[in-house]
Amino acid sequence: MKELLRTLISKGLADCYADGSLSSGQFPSIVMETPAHAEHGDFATNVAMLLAKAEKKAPRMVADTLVRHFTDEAGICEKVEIAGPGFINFHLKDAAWRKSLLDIDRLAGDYGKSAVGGGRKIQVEFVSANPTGPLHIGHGRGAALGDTICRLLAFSGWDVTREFYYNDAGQQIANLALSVQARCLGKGPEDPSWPTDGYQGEYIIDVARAYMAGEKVDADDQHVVAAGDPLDLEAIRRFAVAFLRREQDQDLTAFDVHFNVYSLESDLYKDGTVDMVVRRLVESGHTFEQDDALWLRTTSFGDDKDRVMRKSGGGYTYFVPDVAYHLRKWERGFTRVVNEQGADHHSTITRVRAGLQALGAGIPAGWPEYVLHQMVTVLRGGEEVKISKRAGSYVTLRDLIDEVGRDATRFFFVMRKPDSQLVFDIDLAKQKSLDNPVYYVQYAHARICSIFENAAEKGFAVPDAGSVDLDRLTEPEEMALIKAIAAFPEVVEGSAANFEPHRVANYLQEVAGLFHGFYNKNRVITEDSQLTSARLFLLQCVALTLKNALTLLGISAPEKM
RNA sequence: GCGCCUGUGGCUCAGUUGGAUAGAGCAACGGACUUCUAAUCCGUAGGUCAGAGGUUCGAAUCCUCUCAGGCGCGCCA
Repeated sequence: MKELLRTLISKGLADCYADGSLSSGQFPSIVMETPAHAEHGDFATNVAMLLAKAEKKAPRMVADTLVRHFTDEAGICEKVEIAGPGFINFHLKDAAWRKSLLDIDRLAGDYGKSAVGGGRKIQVEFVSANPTGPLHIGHGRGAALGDTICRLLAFSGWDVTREFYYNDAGQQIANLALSVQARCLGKGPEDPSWPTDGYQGEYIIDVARAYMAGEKVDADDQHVVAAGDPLDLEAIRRFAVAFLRREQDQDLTAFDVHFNVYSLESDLYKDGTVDMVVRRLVESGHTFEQDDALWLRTTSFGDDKDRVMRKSGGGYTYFVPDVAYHLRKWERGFTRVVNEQGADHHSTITRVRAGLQALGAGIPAGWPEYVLHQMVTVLRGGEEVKISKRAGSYVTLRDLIDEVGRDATRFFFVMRKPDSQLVFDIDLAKQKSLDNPVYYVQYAHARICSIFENAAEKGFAVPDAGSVDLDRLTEPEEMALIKAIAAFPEVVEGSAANFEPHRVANYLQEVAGLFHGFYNKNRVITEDSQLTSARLFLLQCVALTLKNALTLLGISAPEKM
């Protein structure tokens, strides 16, 4: 609808230039927006105001010329008027809006899908937690955001690869192996020989016990049988990594989050990618030696200080494999890559991009793209839960799913824009009350299903598109619902383009609210069978819009509650 | 000190990428169940959009500065 008006207006603009009534020859991109106030119509555009300066005419004059050259080919406009400083407001016929229900009904599960991605490849890397412990609440936010972004992109016609990258070889993993080994030998954190920076969490004991028992572990692409030898540190390392990866996978599966590809940092060393990248960086002339270390002149690419690549004691800093990994992503054909991470890792962005630029591989300066989410704080019983990873005292994703439920957890995580800090009030999320938006939205869907069931008992079925008389839908609540669900594709588009899942969450609350309002004022099942049919048809469209939107968030659309 | 993010009714947050009179929910107050789920709805009240400048037809939105909070600033990841 919006698109149609946009083409009609630009056609009219072309006509204005053709007959000389306008002369600047400019074609500004036409913004068609939904006005905040109903009296301003269904859609409005500001082109006249944008053209006014170039035309050296008053905006309202330009608008007048445009309106006179506007032809409503599809016959959808009730009236077109000029208002305010020079807006052109379009009031659409109710009949035109009603007809949009036919498209919604026809598309059903595909309603809201688009082809903007054109089947092009895009990769989304998210979670990417190191296998040193269970996933915590911050990973949960990343998982919910990343997964929803993937769903949005896939729905928008992108060929999405979901990727998880983890460090299975660095210093942190060495500490992990030492911690597990200490537990194998029956030591605790209070023991004088407990490793410095060791992981103290209880879960380490579980890993040690499984290792000593010779258990077998399957996780992503790893299959490891415990050697059971407490002196074999390398065997312990491999087992611990696989064990904790499996734990994470189980949590992610419970959260309905799945990946296509797992990438290991160790592979980048094994297959020579890291060495190759270092060699190419040295050849690029952007490196220098100082204090026995090798540095990359990242300040040439916008960093505030240069960064060490190879430490004086040997070994690379973490950002070197990061650059290597991203070079591989580029070579794998991903001209678009999105990395979803916690904002505490913000500083890596400049470094990774600087490294890629220094390689001179023809990678655009703004590649890859990033979605950073701010910190999550947890409230339980009105008190903030302090987290300490080393001491093992923190709220895990698993705790949340078990306690709050998957649907509510996912909704809470994507409800706010990634840029804002999130206070996760566990008590609130658990409540089955008005405070809890998840139930509000799901209840709307369940309520509609309940109406269908009731209608069936009374002999009313949802009619098919051919036999319904949509002109019976005339109530303001009905029109408001129709307009709201007709906007769904635009919401998906904006949400996907900006990597902002919260837009879908807000939209759901809006549609649910309109439905509840309609429900309380109007009866669906009445003596008037034509009206009943029309309303059932409308509600079917509302229900499937709710369901499609909920599915994008990875949340169920229950038929009963 | 430097970089990034945030600052919108008492609380939690939206705000269609610069549009018209800034919107929801919670909390407060007053109403609506012999009716398809009251896990709902309707109404009332509540605002110097942190502050000051600037950009223009027009700013919560863009620029500069100030203030407040969070995160980061390692030859850790």
